[in-house]
Amino acid sequence: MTCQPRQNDEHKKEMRAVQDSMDVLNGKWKISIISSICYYNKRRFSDILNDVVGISNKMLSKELKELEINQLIKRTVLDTQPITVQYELTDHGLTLKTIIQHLTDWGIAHHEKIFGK
Amino acid sequence: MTCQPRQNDEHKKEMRAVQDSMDVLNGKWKISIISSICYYNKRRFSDILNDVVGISNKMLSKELKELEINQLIKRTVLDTQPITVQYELTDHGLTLKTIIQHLTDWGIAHHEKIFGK
DNA sequence: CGGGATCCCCATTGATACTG
DNA sequence: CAGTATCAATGGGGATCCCG
Repeated sequence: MTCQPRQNDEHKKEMRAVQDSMDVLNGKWKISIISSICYYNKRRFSDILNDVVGISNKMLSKELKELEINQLIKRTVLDTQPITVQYELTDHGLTLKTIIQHLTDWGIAHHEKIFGK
Repeated sequence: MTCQPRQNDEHKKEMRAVQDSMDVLNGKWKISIISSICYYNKRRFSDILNDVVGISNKMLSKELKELEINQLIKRTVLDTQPITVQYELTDHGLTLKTIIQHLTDWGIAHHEKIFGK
């Protein structure tokens, strides 16, 4: 183990931080799921299943679980008949809103850039 | 800070846009690769290979090709002995800088949130 | 309704070796 | 140095069924 140049340390830290974010948001569904919940404030399992086109219930279940572990969403079981489950963003999850907004804007710009308008 | 419902079409467009972004940035390596190139301005293949811990040359080659197709990076073959190849961000690629900065900051905040400081 | 369990396919990725 | 080629393994994720 040799000593790395000091200026590189900063960059390595940044790379690790970005990596941490991407690990949390990994998978092609998570951002869409968050976007869905955020848009409607509170959203039920089957509603999200409809919002996120193409996702299977197994995937949704798995992704929601991971998001909950990372404290981005809160899961609430409602005592209805039959039971429904409500998902909403935590305060921490809401801090992703800026990023999602940027990603939305960039996605539009990128699409125009690649495919023309 | 609220996510108020407007019209569903609006939301579907946003979801598609976010999805477009994530498709371009998918894989666990792309953001790190971009971050590396961005940090050093210009970067050679083997340098990136060292920056991005754990990536194989096959993966790096593939990811770089995809980034180039999406016009995020520019590839330049230098007439050295032996040849070296330089990668740099395009203007379009540079527009990702804001997002990467946000992801970096959020990653740090998230890490503190989950694991404490 | 919300989600767990199982089966199974094929795309992604790693390791290794090779080339211009 | 900057990739390509090939083989092999793994696991992501879809389809389906099931259960409280």
